[in-house]
Amino acid sequence: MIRDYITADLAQALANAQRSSEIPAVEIPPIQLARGRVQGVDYATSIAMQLARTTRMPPAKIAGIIVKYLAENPDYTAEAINGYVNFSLSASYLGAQVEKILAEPSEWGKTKSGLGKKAQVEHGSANPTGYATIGSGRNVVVGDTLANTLEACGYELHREWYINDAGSQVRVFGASIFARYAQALGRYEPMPEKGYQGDDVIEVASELAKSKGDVYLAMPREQAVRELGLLGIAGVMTHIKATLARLNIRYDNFFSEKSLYETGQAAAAVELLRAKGLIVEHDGAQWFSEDGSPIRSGQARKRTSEDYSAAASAEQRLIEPGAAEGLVERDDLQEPAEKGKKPPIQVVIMRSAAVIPNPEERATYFCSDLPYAWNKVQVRGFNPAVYVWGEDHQADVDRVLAGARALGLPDGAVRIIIYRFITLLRGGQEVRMGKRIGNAIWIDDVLGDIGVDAFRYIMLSRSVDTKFAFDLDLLKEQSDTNPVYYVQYGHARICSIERRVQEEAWPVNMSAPVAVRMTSEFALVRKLLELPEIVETVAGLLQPHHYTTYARELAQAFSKFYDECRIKDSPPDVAGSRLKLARAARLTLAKVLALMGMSTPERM
RNA sequence: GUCCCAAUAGCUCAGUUGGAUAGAGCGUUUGCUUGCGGAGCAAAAGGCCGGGAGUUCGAAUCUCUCUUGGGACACCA
Repeated sequence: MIRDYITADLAQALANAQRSSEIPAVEIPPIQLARGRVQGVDYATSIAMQLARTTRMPPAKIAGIIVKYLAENPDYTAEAINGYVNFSLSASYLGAQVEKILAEPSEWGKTKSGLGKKAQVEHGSANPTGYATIGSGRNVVVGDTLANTLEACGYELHREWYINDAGSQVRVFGASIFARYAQALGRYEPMPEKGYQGDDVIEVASELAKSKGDVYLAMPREQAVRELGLLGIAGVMTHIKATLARLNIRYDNFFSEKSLYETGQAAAAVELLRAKGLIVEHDGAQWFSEDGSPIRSGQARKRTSEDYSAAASAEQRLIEPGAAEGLVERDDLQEPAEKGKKPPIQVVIMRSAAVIPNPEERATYFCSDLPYAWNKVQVRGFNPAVYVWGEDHQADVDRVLAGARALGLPDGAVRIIIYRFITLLRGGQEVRMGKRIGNAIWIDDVLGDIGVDAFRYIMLSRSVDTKFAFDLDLLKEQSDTNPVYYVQYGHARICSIERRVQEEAWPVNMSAPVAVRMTSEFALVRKLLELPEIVETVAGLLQPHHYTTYARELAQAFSKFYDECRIKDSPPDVAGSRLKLARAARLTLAKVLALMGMSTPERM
């Protein structure tokens, strides 16, 4: 990498300057070479400013000395400005890089940071109790893009969806399916309390009624609910997979939560922790306690959201005089943690029989999270195992990380990213979605109005840390004005040029070297060469929105080049150089679109 | 109460290891076409980077604090 060897040259120059006493023999901090922020500058270092204090010399003078001691190099020029040492890559170096892209197009954009390592991205992973909602759209698009990214970094990559098919919600779902199934066959069955009211459940149940007939009405009800529940999950997953396929998302595996219990992995993980003394009993329930300390009182108590908010406002106190006192009491219950010290993580893994009679439903989600993390990292060797979670799981992050530590998994092997939920707007009003109450909006509902590429672009275009509004009334408009088309347009334009070169036999000398001359050519090449750095940035931060910014900037750099540097009617050598540059731009546009999971149209 | 996230141009948002004149899209105003695809290019206007303090040669970025908005904190799923 050019960056590494410029850094090495810098260190050498500094050492030489110190040897000849032009710079005092002070300790040199690690040299950081940043991307240039000024036009025409590829890299810059502020080392001279950092040395100003210890050397008692003005930064500009130090920078000047450094430049003097840098050996001549055909690949770059160095210049001291404002105390910075700026490096500009030479036209010959930039041209050679373009040739390199064209020589091995399939390698372009790949990096080596993950070579020889296995990684997993687990995303999607919603309860299999309904079709894929818009909300999960952000999850799968972000997850899929991160998976593409780690793959580009050289990881052997595995894409997984975790099916929460254990626990009591599955029974409620089964009962809902059963009721709808019976209704479809003309027999009235009431929906269970807190049942799933959505049309999707009706649809899946009717299909089952059609394909299976009335056999489940004849068998004992418990059995029918259980079996129909499993069939219902399968039906929902089939539908979800079809939606994912529309979004160009594929998985290597759908992992069953239930299987963790059937294979004994759940019990094994708990036993491992028990042997370490981290499983503690409290009020008949089993808890994981990070440091084995007894369970703090107050936690086991059922609380409502009002209990947490100290702001029992003045009005509220007037209406409910008891509220204020209640708060005081509850605050007492919560044992104060030592100041400046986080309390140890303590979380229920197995509910008490007194509270949940059914033994199959006593394990909590967290109880599955432990063996699942173990399975990913220790059994299957994924490092990192990336989890993509919605913000409703933010409290689980510390727990799972604590569990991973307790299980002895290597630091950093479990990486969890939390994305903020999107807000849905209809008629300017926020739409609250819920699968249970049956007003969810499915991804399939909007893909007709908004193309897959535009949908993915919207889901990717903002940092996962920010929530954003998805206006259901403006879908068409959001699609039409979507920046993805600008990016794709650049790609299609280049394809068009290449077609015409062929078909109309323009005089183009493709063996002429890439000669970078014009401002827009320099800018375009520099932008192209950023691709591997962007890939590494996305992989490191697990923030895929950087692609959308980069893709637009790249397309813009191409447009300016297109405007300034004509290929048609240029001398054959110039035309050849420019056509090669355009082709490298096409490959780079295609690569970044592919990373984002979008199509690369040759005509629009 | 504790924790997480956000606050940057009229609107929607970028701003990776602290660095040079804080950027883009949309919107507004104005130019560019007998040019390889005008879904384009060029330009203008528009900013106490929520407030305050601190660290630093240097802060939108780091620390503390306050304000505002969203979310999480169950033997729910």
